[in-house]
Amino acid sequence: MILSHPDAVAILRKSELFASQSMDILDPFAEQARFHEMPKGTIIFSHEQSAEHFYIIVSGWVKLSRETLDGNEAVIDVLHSGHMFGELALFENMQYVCNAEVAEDAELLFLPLHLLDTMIASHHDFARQLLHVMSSTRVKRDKELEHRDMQSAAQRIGCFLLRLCGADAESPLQLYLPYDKTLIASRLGMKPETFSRGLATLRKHVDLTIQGAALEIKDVEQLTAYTCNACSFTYPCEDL
Amino acid sequence: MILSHPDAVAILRKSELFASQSMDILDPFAEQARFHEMPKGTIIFSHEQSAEHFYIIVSGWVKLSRETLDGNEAVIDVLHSGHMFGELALFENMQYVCNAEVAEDAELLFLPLHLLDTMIASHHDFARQLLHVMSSTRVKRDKELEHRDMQSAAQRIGCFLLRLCGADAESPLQLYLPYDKTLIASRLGMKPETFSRGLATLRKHVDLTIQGAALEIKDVEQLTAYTCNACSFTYPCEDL
DNA sequence: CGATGGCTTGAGGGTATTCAAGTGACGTGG
DNA sequence: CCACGTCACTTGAATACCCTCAAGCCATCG
Repeated sequence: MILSHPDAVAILRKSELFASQSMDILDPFAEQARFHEMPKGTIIFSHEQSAEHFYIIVSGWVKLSRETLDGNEAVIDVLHSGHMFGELALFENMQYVCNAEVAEDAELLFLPLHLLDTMIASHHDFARQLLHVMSSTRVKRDKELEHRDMQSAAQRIGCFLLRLCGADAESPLQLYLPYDKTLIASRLGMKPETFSRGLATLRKHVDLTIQGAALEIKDVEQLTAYTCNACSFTYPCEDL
Repeated sequence: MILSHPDAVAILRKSELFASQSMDILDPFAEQARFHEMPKGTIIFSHEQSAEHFYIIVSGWVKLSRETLDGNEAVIDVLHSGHMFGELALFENMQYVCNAEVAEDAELLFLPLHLLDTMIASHHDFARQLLHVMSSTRVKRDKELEHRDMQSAAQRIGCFLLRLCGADAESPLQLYLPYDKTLIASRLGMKPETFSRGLATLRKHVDLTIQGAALEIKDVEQLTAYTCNACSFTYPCEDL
């Protein structure tokens, strides 16, 4: 679906890559942007598939994953609005390096990779912004890697909840888990059963209640005390 | 120490970032490059320290790590010749995002971050090459993350050995572990004891011998069969 | 109503960790 | 030259944590 120019610009402005860019940059992207709604379960692209677009999430959630030779799935990340994905193909022979699937009903912006290519070649500040985004993602991955080593399952869940809260968290706090618990588990590198039990141990140490996807954290500070000691980053952790 | 211009250029040419760059790019960097030999154990920089340089490894090995609140160390990566580090500070408020320490006696090239900044602002192809390097590193981190979830300790060790071998591995193959086993263990996200035992189980499944740091792999293919099934990447894996 | 999928719970097993002891290589100082 | 301490590494025993397998619950949906 083709968006009106102002609509497309408005959406781009809400993404990490385009938020601070001038109209010189926004215009050509807005012009070529295509808007798609995709229901949960839709495969957006697959590993090693030849790539034409990169994507910006307007709403919903997208799972990035890879599959091992013996048939297991490793979840790399689960992204939401404002985030970009598929852009790495530009530097990897125009092939996607992972699978992308809609985890919760999503609205996506499709943007041509070749335009990304020409724009980084012609606008320094845009290239710099892309570098900035990629730098953030690398730091995020480093953090993730550290979590797997240093934090217990319950602590990783606590950390996930804290990042859901956002930086301005005030106790008490209600919120909803944004996607399936099974997927949260994979996202955190554990099995569904372990997630379920981890949540139980978390409840023993920290004052919180859960009913389905509804969650109430009575004391955010208590949660950070339990969770963040095993981490090298200081609370709050803005990114999911 | 100041290098002669040709020496500096020759070194830069061997790095991932500069290998394919023109003299327009190489000259200013070569001019401002400083060469330092640093013995094992030297702290190159620390987390949150204000940053002036980024670094290229000429020889030796460098450990990147972070420390958690409760005093544990998480090893992010261990790098060798041709690799670059410290460059993320440019996008993170001119502060280093991790610790860097010499893991084995190293020769380093110090290069000013501000020059990196001006060069990506003035040369598109250079900015693109930096993007390319950062893309590779991200894929590498994704792979690492997957390994922690999907591979056993013994398989991770096997994977490490295969990457040591390089792409042109022919059986049988002798090689030496490049740095302390304790550090290899941390690099692979396990304890020294687990590494030791993992090596033992690897010997049960695969035909190889170890004496101190000396290692002989009798059948590389046998090792890949044991190791690479739990991975989503296809052998050979070039990067360490 | 039965089927399905997401989630939970229990029992049992496996893998990695902790704690502890011991070996061997190396460097220092007597 | 040897005694000693240190450090890297190994090995054993006991434990903790997470995983697997299995059963069962509950809500949703055809």
